Formats: sequence, structure tokens, C-alpha cells
Amino acid sequence: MNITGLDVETTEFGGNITSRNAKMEGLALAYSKDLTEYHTDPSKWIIPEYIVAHHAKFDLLKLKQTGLNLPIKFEDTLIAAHLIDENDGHGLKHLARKYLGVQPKNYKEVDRTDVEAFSEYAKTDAKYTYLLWTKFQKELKSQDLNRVYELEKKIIPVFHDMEDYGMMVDLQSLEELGKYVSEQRLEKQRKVWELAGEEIFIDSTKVLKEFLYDRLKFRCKKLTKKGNLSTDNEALLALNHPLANAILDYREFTKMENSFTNKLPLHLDENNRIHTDYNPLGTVTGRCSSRSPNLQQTSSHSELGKKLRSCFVAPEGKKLIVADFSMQELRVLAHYSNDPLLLNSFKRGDDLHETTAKLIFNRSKISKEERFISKLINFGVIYGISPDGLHKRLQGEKVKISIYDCINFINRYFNTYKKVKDFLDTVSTAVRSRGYVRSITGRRRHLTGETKRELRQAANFTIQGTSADITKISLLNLHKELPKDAHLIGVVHDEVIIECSEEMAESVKTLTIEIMENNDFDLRVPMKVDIKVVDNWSEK
DNA sequence: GACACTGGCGCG
DNA sequence: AAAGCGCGCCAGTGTC
Repeated sequence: MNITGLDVETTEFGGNITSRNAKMEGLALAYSKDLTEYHTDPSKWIIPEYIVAHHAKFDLLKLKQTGLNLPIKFEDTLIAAHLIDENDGHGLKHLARKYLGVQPKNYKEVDRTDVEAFSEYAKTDAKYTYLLWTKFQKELKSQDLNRVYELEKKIIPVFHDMEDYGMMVDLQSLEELGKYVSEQRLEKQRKVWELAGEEIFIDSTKVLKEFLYDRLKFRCKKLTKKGNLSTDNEALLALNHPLANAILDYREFTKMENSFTNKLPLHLDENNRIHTDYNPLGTVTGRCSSRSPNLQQTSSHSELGKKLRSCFVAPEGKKLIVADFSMQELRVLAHYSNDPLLLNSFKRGDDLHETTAKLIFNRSKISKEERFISKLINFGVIYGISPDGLHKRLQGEKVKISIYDCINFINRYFNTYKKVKDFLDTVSTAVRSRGYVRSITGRRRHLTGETKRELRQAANFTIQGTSADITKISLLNLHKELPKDAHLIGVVHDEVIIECSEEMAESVKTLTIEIMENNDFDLRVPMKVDIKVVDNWSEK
């Protein structure tokens, strides 16, 4: 089958026009480097059987939305570019310069009202895509990236359907919450002003900094990354002063108002559904990012966060099925390290944080605080935590433990789970000798491993990247195997959300567990899914 | 008015 | 010099 370069031109973005509702205006095709065409006449929009696009998620969506036939088979130079070099830019123009040695015109340099010039521009994009593919195809194969490439291709329709179906918001509840939040914000503001003795502009870090550290002479314990005096959560907490606490209170409500209660309504469609735009390759680790809105940062921990999530609902007669992998990354760590104690804890179905606490505190009965510290260390290992980091985290959680104890605990962790240390060493050696590390699907991250930071990133990539792979495979399988009227409507890294009718909820629940707990990766640990059938996203 | 940067903070 | 990993979005601020 011959491949054809394809590029869909749409209305320009801006204002209310997003990639989701931009309309198709033209179709550029490149059958070879010399034979290209561009059509603005919809009757000429005939889609070849086998195409390559740069960002197929977008182009295929437009074809679908326009009601055109989809190609039988497709390739994507954007995915390929991401996988071949995750650090480099991925724009078509950039890639054309880099791999084809040409000097493409930028979109901004082209006059859209000049029909001939714009047609030429569109055709050139299709041609570059066509030419890039011949290069990338070889690279994917020689660099052993085909498995992850196929995964990333296959997942595109999953995101199409998920984004298209969207997630329902109870607008009335959201508005009520918004009212409460804005009232509370004013109340918290009043409190701050009262304690400050004047009406300072709390939203400005500049003003705040001058007031706290110049006027009131508080001693700032933390600097920003640019070396300025910080007024963030940690810095204010350290002041241990009613005014600082009041400012933190105030911030919780401004954050909620600015980021959520005021913003989410702007993203609702006519049916009060939200259509997040996922970028399946939005991160260097293989995780998805999400935007407009970023559903993945919707508050959840605080009381206010729970109230917010309760506004995400199932429509009348339907249910949400919320399924998350229990300790996904820690299970991946157990798999890679092959540590017998970690593996056994998971195989027995024990509470890992408790297991860790018993082992590092060396007793059979452990306190809540000991479990909490162990939990922090368990998760911290994935990020390459230091005693200092652990200490700060614990301080932030109001746990009073000395830095020496932190050193001690971390040492005991590694003395207990000896093979975890071996795993970290193996990753370090590998990244230094090869210049990259791979996740379980073969996804790569290029790092030299010359700094401590890069070694942490290498270890974290192995775990986070593999976890992302596991979630993506699950999405693929769910999309394939769920009944037709059960719909994936959201994914938050290790959590998936499904909407289906009340009647089928129990069977979909069973099926979802089955699908998510089984994959073809031959892991040494069982994956476990926590799942609930609920009416809203916050319900237990 | 558009754009970039900074500090800050939400999530896993 | 020291830094725990990965993101996107907000308001305020500074600049052209």
C-alpha cells in the first residue's frame, strides 16, 4: 500500500475556536515529493487508504467530524518524532529543517487570503510529512521503538471517543460552590486585613513579600528558585504566625475560585459536559497531559476539593465507575527490583506502608505516625528522596522528626529492601553507559546520568514510564472490550473514569477490574484495582 | 494589546 | 550550591 502525506487545514484558533471545534477548510495530500494537491472543495475530499499525518490525533479527528471516511491505515510523524527524540522540538517545520535540510515558511508568514500561496503552503506541509515518514520509519525500527509506536497510534481513537463523550458537570452545584467559595474568600481576606492592620493586596507576591519581610521584619526561611524571598506555603507555614496562616487560608479559596469554580463553566458544552483535550505524549515519561481544562489537576484532597469533585456527576439513570490502580508505581518498583519482601507484601495483599513500617521500625505493632512516615518513604524512593527532602515533607505535615532520624529511616529502608538499592544502581549504570533508559514498552528517555538529578530522573522514568504504559494498555483494552454504551470519560494517570447505565454498572465494574488487572507485560507482581460505582467523582 | 516570565499551587 | 519525579493554569508583573 502506498502512503500519502496528509494535512488538514482548518479555521484559525482563538477565542472560542479550539482544536476541538475548529472546522476543516482544506485537504492537502502528498503522493510523492513531486505530486501534491490541495482541495478546499469538500467534494474533492477523498481520503487515501494509507496516510501519514503530523499529529494524526488532530487530522483524523477533523476527518471524522467532517464525516469523511477514515484511512484504513495511518502513520504519525509527530508520535515518531517524540519517541525518537523526546527532548527535541516536535513541530513539523523544525523537523523539516533538521531532517530534510529545508527552510520552511512559518504559518505566520503566509497570507491566508492569498489562495495560491496558502495552497502552496498546505501542500508543502503534506510533502514534508510524507518525506519525514520515510526517515522515521527506518529510525523506529532500528531504534527498537515499534512496540511503543504502535501503542501510541492505537490509542488515538480511544482519546477521540473519550474527549468527544466528555464528562458531565452539575452546573447548579458548581455555581452554588462558586458562591460559597467567593463569599469565603472575602471573609478570609477580611481576616488577613484585620491581622495585618491594613488592606494589603494579598494576591501580589511582590506586595506580600515587602509587607512580611520588610515592614514586619519576619525572617523568611525560604528562597524562590530565582533567589528571592518566598511567600509560598512552606515559607508561610514556617513563620508559624496567625497572619501567615490566614494568608494560607485565603489562598486556598482564591486558588479554588480562580482555577476551578470560575473557570470550569467556561469549558462546558450545551449539555454541561466538559471535553478535556488530552495529549497522549504530553510528557517525557509517557504520561498524558491534559488541558482546556486540565482535568488531571482537579482538586481532590481537601474538603473543598471533595466538594469540587462532587460536581462531576453521572447523568440521571447513569453511574460513574471510578477505577484506580492501587499503588501502581510501587508495584512497578517491586517488579523491576524483584525484591522478595516487596513482592511478597503485594502477593499476600498486605498493606505495604504497614509492612514497611514494621520492617524499618522493627516492631509488630506500629503507630499511625510510623505508618505515615513509611508511606512517605515508600513513595519518596520513586522520586529519589533525600533525608532533607523527607524531613521537609514531614515538617510540612507537622510531623516532628529530626533530620538524623530521617537519615536513619532511609538507611533502614534500603537495608530492608536490599534489591531496591540494586535496582537503582542498575539503572544508574545502564543510563551512564547507554545514554538512555527504557520503560517496559521500550519508550526511551535520553539522559547522561552525569548528575545526581539525572540519575533520579532515570530511575523515576523507568517506574513512571512503565506505569504510564500500563495505564495506556488498559485504556486500549477497555476501549476495545467494554460494551458499546459504557464510555471511558476520563483518565488521571493511574485512574480511569467510565460512565454507563445504572443497570449495567455492576457488570461493567467486574469487567473493568478484569481488564485492568491483566496485561501482557509478565509482571512479577499482581496489579490491583480499587473501584467504585458512584453518582459523582468524589463519592466513596 | 500581545507576549513572556515568575511565583505559586492543583494533581498523580 | 543544592535540588525528590512528572505536568498545566492562574494572577501579577514586566516588556515591547
